[in-house]
Amino acid sequence: MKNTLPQFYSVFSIDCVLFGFDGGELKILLIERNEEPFKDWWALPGNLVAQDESLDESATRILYELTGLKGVYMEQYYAFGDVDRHPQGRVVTVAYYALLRLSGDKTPKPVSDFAKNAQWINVNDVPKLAFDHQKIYEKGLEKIKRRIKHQPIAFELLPEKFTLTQLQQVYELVLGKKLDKRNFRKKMLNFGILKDLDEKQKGVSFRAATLYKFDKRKYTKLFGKEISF
Amino acid sequence: MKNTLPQFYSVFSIDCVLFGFDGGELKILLIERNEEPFKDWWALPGNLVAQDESLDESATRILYELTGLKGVYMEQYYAFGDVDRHPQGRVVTVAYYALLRLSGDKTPKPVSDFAKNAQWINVNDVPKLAFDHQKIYEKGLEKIKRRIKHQPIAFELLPEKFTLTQLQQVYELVLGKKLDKRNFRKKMLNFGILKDLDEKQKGVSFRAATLYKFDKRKYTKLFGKEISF
DNA sequence: AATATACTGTGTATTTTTTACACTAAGTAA
DNA sequence: TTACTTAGTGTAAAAAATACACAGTATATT
Repeated sequence: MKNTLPQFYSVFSIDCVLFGFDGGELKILLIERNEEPFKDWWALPGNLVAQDESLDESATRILYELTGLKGVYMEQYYAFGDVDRHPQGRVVTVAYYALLRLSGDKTPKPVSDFAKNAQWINVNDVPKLAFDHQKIYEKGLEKIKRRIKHQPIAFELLPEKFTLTQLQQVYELVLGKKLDKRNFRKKMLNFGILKDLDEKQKGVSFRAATLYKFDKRKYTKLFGKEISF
Repeated sequence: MKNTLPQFYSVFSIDCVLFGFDGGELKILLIERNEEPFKDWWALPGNLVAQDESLDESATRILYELTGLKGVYMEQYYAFGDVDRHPQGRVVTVAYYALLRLSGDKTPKPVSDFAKNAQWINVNDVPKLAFDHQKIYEKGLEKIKRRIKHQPIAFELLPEKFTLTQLQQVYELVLGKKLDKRNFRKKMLNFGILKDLDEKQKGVSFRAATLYKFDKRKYTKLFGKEISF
């Protein structure tokens, strides 16, 4: 019964838009390709899906190979399948976005063969990208813009302990607009999903802010699902 | 340069969740398979993607072959790629939902080879499905539940001219809950995206209701994008 | 012609949510 | 001690969401 399906030359790949927040900036991880096609171009990190791994597994592996990180929040968001999107054959790619805290040193040293360079680049400075990666990136950004309003994904971009100002920064950067400080705090605290840690920031010039933690338990309890941040 | 990618046995397919509304019920189109694997099981309509067509083109074609309809509203929503989801090999499937008015006679006579039967089945009576189609269907339903709140997809399920009661029915069926008549009408009319046609329903027992039309022009003008229906 | 039937269409008061807006408090650095 | 920088806080007005019930009207029936 195995292998009775028609066959033609086709493969699938995964491409990742890796968002990272590091105290002030929203960035994505780009690699500089070292191989044809699109040698020397910037591109989204990605790779082919292996025969024995699911899409999710593949995405997790690719991210690990690139950053050395596990347990990163990832979400599939769209499949791109234009016939000529890859010059070497038919490649349907499934796009994932990942959200990641760039606390301090954790800036990943990428280790991929076909990349000669990898950098965290501000979302406002993204250069021209290889293949249809421009489109893939834009759709990814769009997705998290929507999703951040209804699901608690902002916390994935922050360290475990964070200040309200940092949380607000994440929202402002993702949504691309300024928010009112008092209204933002009122709303966030009213949800009751932030745990006040009775603890202050350390090692900071000027007045230290209170640290909070996302209370996942309360979140899943209180709301089955639907919120509007 | 062509064909220098690694190759293993893999194909992609499209599966569609075709939603239809016919004056009172929300249904999906299911086919009864006439071939192994899963012979005699109910399944979502779907097929393999051809070598020279994009995912969107393929979805459009498959829908056309099945229903004879063109210009149907379709939207890709997720790729399913578990290793063993298909017993005959590695098949990654890209899922689309489609929304469709089932006005009167237009009930499609499906013409697929491997289907011995096709039926519109109420979303509440969906039987056990072949492959991982249960999961695909559920995710599709979830998607339109979310999307109907922010985008004007309800109108795709209705005839061009519809009554407010019909519109409300669509919302109630998709969301799976009753809505308040007065509040619903107030809200919908306030958006200003419904054109009062100064025309009444015909061929209906009892009092005829006013007919409305979705004003696409006003919709795209007034809101760049974000609404909450 | 009268009546029963079944659906259409409408308003208001209350509560909740959202918005707009500016200064004092606290801690650090010099 | 002072200058600097960020943290932290409240209120009033506007807008949106909710809860709620009955009279109007076209049709079908007798």
